[in-house]
Amino acid sequence: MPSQPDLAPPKTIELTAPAYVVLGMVRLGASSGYAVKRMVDRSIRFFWTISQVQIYPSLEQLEQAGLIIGREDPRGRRPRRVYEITQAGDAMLQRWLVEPAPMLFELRDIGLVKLFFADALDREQATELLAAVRQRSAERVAQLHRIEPEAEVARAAGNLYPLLTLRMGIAYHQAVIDVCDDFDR
Amino acid sequence: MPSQPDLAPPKTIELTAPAYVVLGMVRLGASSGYAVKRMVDRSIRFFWTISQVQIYPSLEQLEQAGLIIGREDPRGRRPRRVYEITQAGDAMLQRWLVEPAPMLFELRDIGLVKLFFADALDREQATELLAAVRQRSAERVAQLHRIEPEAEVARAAGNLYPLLTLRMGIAYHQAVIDVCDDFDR
DNA sequence: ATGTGCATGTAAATTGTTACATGATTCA
DNA sequence: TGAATCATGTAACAATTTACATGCACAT
Repeated sequence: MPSQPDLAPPKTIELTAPAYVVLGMVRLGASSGYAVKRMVDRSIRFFWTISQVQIYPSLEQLEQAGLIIGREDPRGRRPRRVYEITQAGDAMLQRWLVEPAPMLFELRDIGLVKLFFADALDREQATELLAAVRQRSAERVAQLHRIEPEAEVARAAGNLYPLLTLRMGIAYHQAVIDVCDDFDR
Repeated sequence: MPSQPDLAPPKTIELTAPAYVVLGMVRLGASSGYAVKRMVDRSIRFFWTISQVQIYPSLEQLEQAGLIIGREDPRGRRPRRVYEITQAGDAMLQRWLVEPAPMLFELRDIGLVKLFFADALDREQATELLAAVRQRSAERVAQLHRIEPEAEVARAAGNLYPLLTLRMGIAYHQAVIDVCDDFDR
């Protein structure tokens, strides 16, 4: 029997989370792999990271699946490949956003681990540790406030949700600070 | 020249974070590998996880370094090895708790990633996604409240900090809920 | 007698990071 | 002319998870 012609992307491809992240960033205008990395670091860095090494294979995979389309666009003699999302890509992203699968949540925080064990210290040292954890969150809050202007720009361009997730990052670390202060009496 | 007698544990051994977690849990009374796993799942699960596979090699490593001491203590015909922390282990744990090294903080949250991209959806679907993220946090809050009695027991036994970190978990997810509600007007 | 919890272990696979390498462009 | 940024790539390594495997003890 004749094999089906390879015109449409298969509907059954499974993408990993990092690939969806790359897809979403391309949709928001990150054209090159380098730009994707930069945008991740300046937006969702608080709750997702991705290393440069993972990005380029993801872009290839997405292009082969017809979810993004790329073309060479060198800057002078420096090679560069730029991408745009396709209709299929947009549909795929939306499907992922609404699918009812459980959403992974994974926190790894040495600061809280140390605090959990702080009864092993004398009172003075424990208080210092608490202060260190508090300070770390205070720095994070400041850092997140610093990127707020970028989220405002996104809002002005019609993207409301980047600002929302930024607010959540700030709220999280503020909550840590509040609990620290509360514990101190 | 004669080599130094191998009486004291070397001062230079480097432990990984999971090994310190195991050490801390043994200090709090988790005697077997199985008990360590259970205690982790019932206490610091919100900000640190460890798989059973990592625990047994950690215990061996800690024992070889003289930080814990183990003995066979079978239950009937079922073999079991139980551990206690040593003075050296206690000192090592304290040193780790106060060392000024930067404390890793790593959050991976698909829920927030999806929310970040939610402008790709129409308003109705985006609102549903927001509700899903909110609900997830509400469930977490409930779950964390459920283990509060255990933290209270720890407090009664002189360990104040487990309750503090539990409160932080609750505060974090409550912050997410508050920001969701605020965004909804 | 049967299911749940206790207790440990191995092998394979996945996933992600670090380090290194290269070179062009842009701006001060 | 030198530093920062743009842009992509490879190789080796480290960390962690999933799946599988085994068997006793205890309570219903």
